[in-house]
Amino acid sequence: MQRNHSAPQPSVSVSVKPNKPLTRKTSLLRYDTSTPPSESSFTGKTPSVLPSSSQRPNPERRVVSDPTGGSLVLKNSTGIASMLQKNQKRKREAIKLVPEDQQIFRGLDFFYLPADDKNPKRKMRITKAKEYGAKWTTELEDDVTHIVVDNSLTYEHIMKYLKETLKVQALPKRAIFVNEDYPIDCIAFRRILDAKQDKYAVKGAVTESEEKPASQRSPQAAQDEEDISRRTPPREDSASQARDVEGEEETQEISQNPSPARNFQREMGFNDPLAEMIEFVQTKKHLPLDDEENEERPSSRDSMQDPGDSDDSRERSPSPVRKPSKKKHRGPKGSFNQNNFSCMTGGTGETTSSNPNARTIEILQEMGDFYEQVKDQWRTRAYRMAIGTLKKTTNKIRTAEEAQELPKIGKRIADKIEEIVLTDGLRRLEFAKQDPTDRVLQKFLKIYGVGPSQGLRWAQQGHKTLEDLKANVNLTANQKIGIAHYDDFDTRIPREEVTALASSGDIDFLITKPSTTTTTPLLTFLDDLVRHLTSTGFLVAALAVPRGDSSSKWHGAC
DNA sequence: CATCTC
DNA sequence: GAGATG
Repeated sequence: MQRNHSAPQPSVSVSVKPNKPLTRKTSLLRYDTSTPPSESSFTGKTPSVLPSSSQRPNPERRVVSDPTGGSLVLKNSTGIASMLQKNQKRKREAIKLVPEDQQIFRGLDFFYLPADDKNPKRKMRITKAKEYGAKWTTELEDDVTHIVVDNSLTYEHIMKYLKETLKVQALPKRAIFVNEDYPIDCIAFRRILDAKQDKYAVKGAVTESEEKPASQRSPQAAQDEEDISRRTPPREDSASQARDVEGEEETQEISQNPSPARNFQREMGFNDPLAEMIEFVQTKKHLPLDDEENEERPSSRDSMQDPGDSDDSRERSPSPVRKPSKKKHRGPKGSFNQNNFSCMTGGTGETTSSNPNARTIEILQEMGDFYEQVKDQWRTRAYRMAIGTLKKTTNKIRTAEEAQELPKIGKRIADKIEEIVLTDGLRRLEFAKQDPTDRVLQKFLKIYGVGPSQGLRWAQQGHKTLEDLKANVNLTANQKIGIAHYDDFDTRIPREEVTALASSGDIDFLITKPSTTTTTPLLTFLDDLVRHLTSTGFLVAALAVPRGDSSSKWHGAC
């Protein structure tokens, strides 16, 4: 019972990586409405597109919007409120829905801000979203899943408007703020993306550290925040950036991911620590639980700079200069870190698991492996080289443009990199995995005695099943046995002894005997043993008996 | 941009 | 697939 090609080497496959008992917090997003909203007024500037309640404290007073109204009406602040109050009586136009399997937004409820479709551009976006199955809601009801905010609006304006004009006291439970790019990107990739990515954050959301000092937070919340933020590159923000430049210490004052909902909650005057903590964790739950504590936390401007953010007044540090290494705060887990072992990293010595592009590399690697399997040496090489430069890159590559600047990375792979960052996957790879030829190849490769070369040849010849092979192909003796015992070999043998490592595809015996200087007696013993086991019916197939009838190695199956 | 080498 | 080439 030997299956060389599938037998893992325990010494290399063993993972000493201790699973960090990081428990994923609940994903429930709660807004505590038990605390009355604070009466504190806003001092921020009022956007032209949103009504200022200080100027118009009474929405009801406003005239009904003219259905044919143009931009003037909108700018005069009748747009949102009136649409909300009038519940949009206009007839819904027939939407040409995309094929059902492409309706990625089905079940989702989009609330747009401003909440009308008078802006042609927004109307187009709304229409598109509806084509992909979204429901467009003009009231901030509980079904709303996404609040899609025009990029021209800033967070401050939105909050002010929601609170003072609409008297909103709590957001829909499931709702999350996204900017107008989010639905577009989702459609582009035909899948729901992570709405909490920074590039979809509503502009102007303030950072956590600016909201209130850590000392005012509940200890638990602060603790959790600190813990999580260690592996959470903070989003860049003008204020926090300025502080970053002068103040070296960043451990306690990490600018946090903007959390519109959180800010909303705060600005509404809710300060319940538990809800706060839950909400905060909610903003982080999309982050991988992979233990990356050895990762040198990139400086904010390093990794989180958003090129798409065309914010006018704030300028960003152009050069991602890494701060000189400083002492890192270690969690309660202590200083042990498996990444400190050189054996945990590849042989090139050029990279570590702390590489911010690790996930990207991982997927590109799969692509490379795929092309290697289908014997596309040039693409294989191209991916290898691209991975090579990516491994040398210390800052996280997020966009295609960014990636294509790098050597050995052209447009094609650059686009793939962006897709990986955005979707945490690659459609091309998924397709490749489903590719009939590849699936057949995978099947054939599991046959004992069949390697990549033969397997690919058969697959390309159009053979699909093992039956095809038995009927149409000249099989070696081993291959016949391999097919005959296909399921046996394919079934892994779980053994408690090795459970911690993996499962084993085979079991190896090393037979020896004290006081032997020659292999001769052992060989005869092995021969006898095999002969006996075979006659007993325990061993059913001999697969490799290299040297005559008495060999030091014997491969077979039981 | 098609083609070719790597 | 990247990169050079005409």
